[in-house]
Amino acid sequence: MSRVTIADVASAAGVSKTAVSFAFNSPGRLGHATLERVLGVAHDLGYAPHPAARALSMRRSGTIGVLIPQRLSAVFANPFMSELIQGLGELCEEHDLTLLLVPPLDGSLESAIRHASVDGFISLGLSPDDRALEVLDGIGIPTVLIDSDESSTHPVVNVDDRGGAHAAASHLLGLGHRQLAIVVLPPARAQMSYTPTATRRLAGYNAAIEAAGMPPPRPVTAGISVAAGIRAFESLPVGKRRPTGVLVMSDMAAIGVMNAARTAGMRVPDDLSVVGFDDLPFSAWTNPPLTTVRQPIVEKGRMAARMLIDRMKGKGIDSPAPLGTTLVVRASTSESGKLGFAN
Amino acid sequence: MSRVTIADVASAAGVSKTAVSFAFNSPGRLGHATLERVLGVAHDLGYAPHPAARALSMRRSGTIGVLIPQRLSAVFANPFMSELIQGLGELCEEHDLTLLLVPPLDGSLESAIRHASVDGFISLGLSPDDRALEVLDGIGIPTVLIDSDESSTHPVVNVDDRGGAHAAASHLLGLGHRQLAIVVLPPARAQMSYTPTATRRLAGYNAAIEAAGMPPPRPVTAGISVAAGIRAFESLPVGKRRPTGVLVMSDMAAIGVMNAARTAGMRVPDDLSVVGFDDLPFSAWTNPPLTTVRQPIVEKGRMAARMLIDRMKGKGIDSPAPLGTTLVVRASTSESGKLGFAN
DNA sequence: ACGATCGGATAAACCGCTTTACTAAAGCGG
DNA sequence: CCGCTTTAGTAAAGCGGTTTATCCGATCGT
Repeated sequence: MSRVTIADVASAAGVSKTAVSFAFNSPGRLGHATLERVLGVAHDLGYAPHPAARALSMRRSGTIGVLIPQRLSAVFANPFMSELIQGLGELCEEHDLTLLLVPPLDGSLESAIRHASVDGFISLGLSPDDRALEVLDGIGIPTVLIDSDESSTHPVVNVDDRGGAHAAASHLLGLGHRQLAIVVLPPARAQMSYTPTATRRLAGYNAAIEAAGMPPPRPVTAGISVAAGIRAFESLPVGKRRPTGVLVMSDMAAIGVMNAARTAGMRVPDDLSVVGFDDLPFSAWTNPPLTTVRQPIVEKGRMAARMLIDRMKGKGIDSPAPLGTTLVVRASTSESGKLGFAN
Repeated sequence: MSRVTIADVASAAGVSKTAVSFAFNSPGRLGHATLERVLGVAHDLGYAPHPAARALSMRRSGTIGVLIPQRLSAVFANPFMSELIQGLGELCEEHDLTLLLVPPLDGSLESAIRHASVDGFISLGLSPDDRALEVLDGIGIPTVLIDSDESSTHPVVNVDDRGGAHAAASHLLGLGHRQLAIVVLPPARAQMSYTPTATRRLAGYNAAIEAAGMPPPRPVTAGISVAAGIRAFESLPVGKRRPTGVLVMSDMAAIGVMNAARTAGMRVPDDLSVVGFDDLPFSAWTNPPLTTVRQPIVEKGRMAARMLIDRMKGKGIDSPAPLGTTLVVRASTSESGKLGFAN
């Protein structure tokens, strides 16, 4: 009934446990005949080395963990996560690693970290001075940060959020928009300030707006979902201060904004221009197709995995330069309407 | 430098390893004073039990594996996967479990299974007689099948694929379409036949078509991506046999079909009606909004996780009834055009 | 005052595998 | 035919926890 162990194979084949282990891990150290026999017996018995035992004695589990700051159901509602995993996945498959998703356990990310049997961690959106990272360092697990701030203790993989946001705002300003709104990402965990990513994007938006001689608007916060975008639209200023253009920090929310606007009787882009951030795969297929800032998410995942794997091999901690972002102009933005509030 | 172990804590606190272990796992068995002291020392030293060691001796890892038949990058390109993980995630968080993604290792799913340290598996789209499942049973890991065929050895979670497909086809037929095309899902792994899911959906389409007194069309195969949908459109019959309606087994491919059609100068739905399958979250926001068969993917994940957790607790293997599917009519389908190719 | 009971703590076995010596036999040059 | 290196295989010591069985001294009932 119980699982077949290395000892079972050993005695069935009339050899020592060592021989069986060698048969799998260093076949060269066994005579041809014995090798065949051991392998045969092992196969017949359906033997598979116990992964935990293996991990314990080899001090490596063949798994890397993805540290997820929120609930799985929230994070995977955002296609961003899918893209990222595609990137991580490529490298994992290349190096025969599996991917463990580690959300807060029982509310605590720290405790989740402690329970995870992994060779390294990829952390998403955590500030470099987050408590969770201290725990990680305490245990001594190599870690790479994605969407964080510069750190001297961990490699960080980022994109040029600020530049992208700046381009987005400049785009709207160039189209003559003077009344802008900003929809900002919520803090990753309750009672925290903006995520590093949100902070940088906000800075980019504001820099462009101020350079155009206008006061930066007070941002509205919205989660990363269509529904959140709808709510965000509803809390936008109305009347005199109604914006003609909205800068949204995620494509998901941008779709919500577009939809809510239409429901409210506005046309996109004629009455309201919307620009998102991410360029998710389906943003090209929305109605209208979304103007947005493209960030190379898959590449971000690849890069982070590559850095982590290097780090697990003992390499240093030099962060790569931020990956480029580019504005993708589609059909959700147009010149500020002459009929708009402006006149 | 090296990780701090239970022995370190024990000697630092002047107690036995047993006491330290008890402090964490059965606090009641320790005197109040010692408990406090041990916990204090453990915290100061930054001690965390080694997960692999723990898994080995407790015979449980606190992880469930998701068996992924293809490459991660391929599977996560489909939002279906995100939805499913949301469902699985809910239950995992409820039970303090983490989720391990297990794609084929080095090309072999079997070998990936052997290396994964998990308490149970959720298998996606694998036929009940797949070799991989034999390995699983050999090792004796509880497993739940999603999108498979009825099995007497494993619980299976399915939706009413056939019914949904039937409804989709009936919808088009009811709109007067007489020239239909079918875009079918590719086999999960090379050199295999259709997945159980594809087979059932095909049966549903065909049943409706035959009931209407028409010969079932020869299906075109397309992967689950917009690009694949575009290719599928291009291999549709032209001229006299050009379809006025297309039944697509995935929303992703359906979007590709719609787009390719428009590129080819056809209007959707006026010249071509398209109905998808899945009702992914963004299918409501495409241009035009997609008519599709809704399947409760998140619920599917929840259900599967629930069954697996039950099974890990030793419960039986009764599969639940297939979850319901419903046709969601949006704007990608309309009456068969009088102006279409037909005349 | 004495055996029974009990709370508090521990020694040692065990989980299943890897790996480092170490040994016995076989091959080899001289 | 003898010492010396290979070759083939093994015993045993980890890896870092959990858990069972046991021990010891203090309290309790009578």
